[in-house]
Amino acid sequence: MAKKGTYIYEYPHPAVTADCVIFGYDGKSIKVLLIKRGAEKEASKHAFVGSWALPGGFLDVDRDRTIANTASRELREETKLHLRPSEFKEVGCFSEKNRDERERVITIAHYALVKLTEVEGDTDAEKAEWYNLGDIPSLAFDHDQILRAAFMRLKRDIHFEPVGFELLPEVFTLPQLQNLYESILETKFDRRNFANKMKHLGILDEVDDGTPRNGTRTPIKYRFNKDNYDELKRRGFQLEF
Amino acid sequence: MAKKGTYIYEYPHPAVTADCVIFGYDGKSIKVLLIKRGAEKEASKHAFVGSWALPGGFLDVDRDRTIANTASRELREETKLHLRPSEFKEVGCFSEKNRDERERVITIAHYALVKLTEVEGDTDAEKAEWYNLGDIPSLAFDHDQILRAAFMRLKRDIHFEPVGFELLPEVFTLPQLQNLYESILETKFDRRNFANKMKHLGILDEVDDGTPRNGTRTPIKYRFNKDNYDELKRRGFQLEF
DNA sequence: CTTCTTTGCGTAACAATCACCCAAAGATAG
DNA sequence: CTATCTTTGGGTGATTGTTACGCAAAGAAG
Repeated sequence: MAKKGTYIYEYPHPAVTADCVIFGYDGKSIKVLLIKRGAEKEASKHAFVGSWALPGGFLDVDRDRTIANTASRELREETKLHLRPSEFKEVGCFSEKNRDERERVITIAHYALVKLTEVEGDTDAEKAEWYNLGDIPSLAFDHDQILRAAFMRLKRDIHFEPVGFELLPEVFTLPQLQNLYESILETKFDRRNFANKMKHLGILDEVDDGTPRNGTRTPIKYRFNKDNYDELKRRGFQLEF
Repeated sequence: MAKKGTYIYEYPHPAVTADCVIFGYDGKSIKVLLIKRGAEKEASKHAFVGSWALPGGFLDVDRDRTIANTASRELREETKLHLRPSEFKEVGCFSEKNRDERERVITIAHYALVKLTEVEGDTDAEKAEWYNLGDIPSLAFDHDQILRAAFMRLKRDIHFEPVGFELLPEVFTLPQLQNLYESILETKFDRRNFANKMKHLGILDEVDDGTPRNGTRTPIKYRFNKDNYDELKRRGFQLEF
């Protein structure tokens, strides 16, 4: 953070923050990473001490090249989770005049997707915790509004990008993928139609990991074909459900 | 604008602006409203004096309830065009550290659609001018990048919302609507298929304005059915092309 | 050992999309 | 004035995609 001191402007300036909605998936339901506010040094200065909030913090005017860098840096500092700035997707600007009572603060909300299997234990359990999307506590500031907006955005984006890529482990099964889609879109699909649609996209590679598929009861394992996906994304595509 | 004076903060704050990409349609091609920088009082303080730029300006920390209000106010002040804050759609945040050499400035880009037929003469011709999208001069700051992003966003949004609503006059013909879609999506469609698709959506009402349609050469006139459109939007829909 | 569940594969009915033809009449050119 | 071109609307059949199912195999449960 830039040095504390005295900074003078001819006109009033707002403070600018980046907030992060980090989505994960545990095979059952969508989860969001939250932090407990106030345990840090400047607690007295912070509003909503003790309540849950989205990870995030102030733009470092001197150091952060873009606001996505702010998101990346603050997430790392607050939860020990490392995500590149390019892994964040912008949700939007929240700028209501009274959203922070201390001073005028506008925030740029971001979301990102992580594989829960790969970050387990990475996060600082003292301060950060994964919550089920259906079971979110009351959040600081307008963070529940931001969370809703981010999820809406994810729901839209899923039609244009294979989010399974980022939320599932490297190797996964079709039922897993379907469950993920159903969790995000909050609907149910027909097993067979879903499988057909996915296979038809051509971005799934069958994985033969040696385990003999004794019965059809054991689902086939797949991994994403990144090349085909990139090609598909370049041409533009729509998934309809 | 808030009074000029001395404003002190413990940490450096960025300046925050809202920029507006205003799209219009003249029956032939998509147009964008630009302003000539520097004719105003504080010209000496302004960078890019004399060059073209998107309308926009600084968030008034004391008066603007949201950043959309900034967009609305600045557009009015600079071009005399009145648009409600809710008529702006957010494109995104542009925050590169060196995008303004004078101080750290981040901007929230917005776009809006207007009926050219209804705003003709409304704009201040001294400072503002409509440019063909294919014929944009070099712009101040990163405004050409912002313009491209806004157009990309419009191109995406057209699949989910009938933009004709906002760009065409109240009463219009199918060829006009098709031409608009072709201008935005930069493709050509088959006349009959386009007509079928549009009619099938159920948001077009035939208008009988008395003029006898002597031949089929005279296109049928339509207006949008706002009720059906709202209903459609509520249920969610996709237009595929 | 019987029944239920889960998985994969397949298919017939329905709907949507695409690439065309046709007729009517204004516009244009001689 | 007439022949030709252009623009509009109303169609239609082939292809493609979507949807709602049935079926068999085999683990899981009782």
